[in-house]
Amino acid sequence: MEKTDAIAALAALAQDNRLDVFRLLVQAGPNGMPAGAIAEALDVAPNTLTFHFDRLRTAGLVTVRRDGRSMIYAAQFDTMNALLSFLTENCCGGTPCTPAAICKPARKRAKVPA
Amino acid sequence: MEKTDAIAALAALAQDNRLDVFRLLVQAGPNGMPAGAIAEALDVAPNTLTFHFDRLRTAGLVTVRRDGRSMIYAAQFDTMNALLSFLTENCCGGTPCTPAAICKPARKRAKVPA
DNA sequence: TCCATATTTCAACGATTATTGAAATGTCGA
DNA sequence: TCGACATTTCAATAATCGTTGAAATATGGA
Repeated sequence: MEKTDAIAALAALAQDNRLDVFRLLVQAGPNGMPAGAIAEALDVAPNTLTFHFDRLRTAGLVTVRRDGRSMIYAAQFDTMNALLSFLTENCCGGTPCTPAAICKPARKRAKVPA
Repeated sequence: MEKTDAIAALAALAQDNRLDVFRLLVQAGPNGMPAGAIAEALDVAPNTLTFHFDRLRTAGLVTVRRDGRSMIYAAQFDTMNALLSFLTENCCGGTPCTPAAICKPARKRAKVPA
């Protein structure tokens, strides 16, 4: 992950509503949640939420797909893991001191088994 | 770590100059570096740097001490590790799936051995 | 086709951010 | 005490951010 991407991801997470959205989506797992359900769960106006989804999406932290009238947002675990790797990259004097991939959805077995 | 603190830390790192400063300080290790040396290394105006140090310090990511005319800034590894823990906290459906502490200074042996 | 639902787009606003130049503060050595 | 050095403080500025209300778009069902 490039520094620019890391900054985008950090900035995307560095905001109350967006951090809530992302955490909710991480808990929701790969299937994601419709925008409306997120708006209701977090009590945020739908148009405000669209603004934040855009930021998260630009940062590569979430994806969208349409399902009927709903837009389903889902966390992008790969990007989150890339961010975590980036952040630990210059610890321990350059020697990697942590297992690489970290963040996986609950149950459901991730595509790439450890 | 509280959500508020996590947001402060994320926001502190989500900026070009500050991310550079922090990475530099991580590499410098617990002894830190004088403000002037950082300004020179990164080619940033000293007063601009003071502004960013403040943000990093408020977020608990760096500490300062005076040494003669110099101010020595040093990375606060504990906060960084707390942030990393916070970020992985709701992965894997709540089950911790990563070793807790992650970021340690190079050589020099950290205070708390694994 | 028409209406209701789900979400996005747009313009506007006040608040916060990052940077700059000039001036102030604190520390050291002569 | 004086002057040089290291850093901070302060005020000003342009740019970006987060939220809002109103209007637009897209989809599905009657």
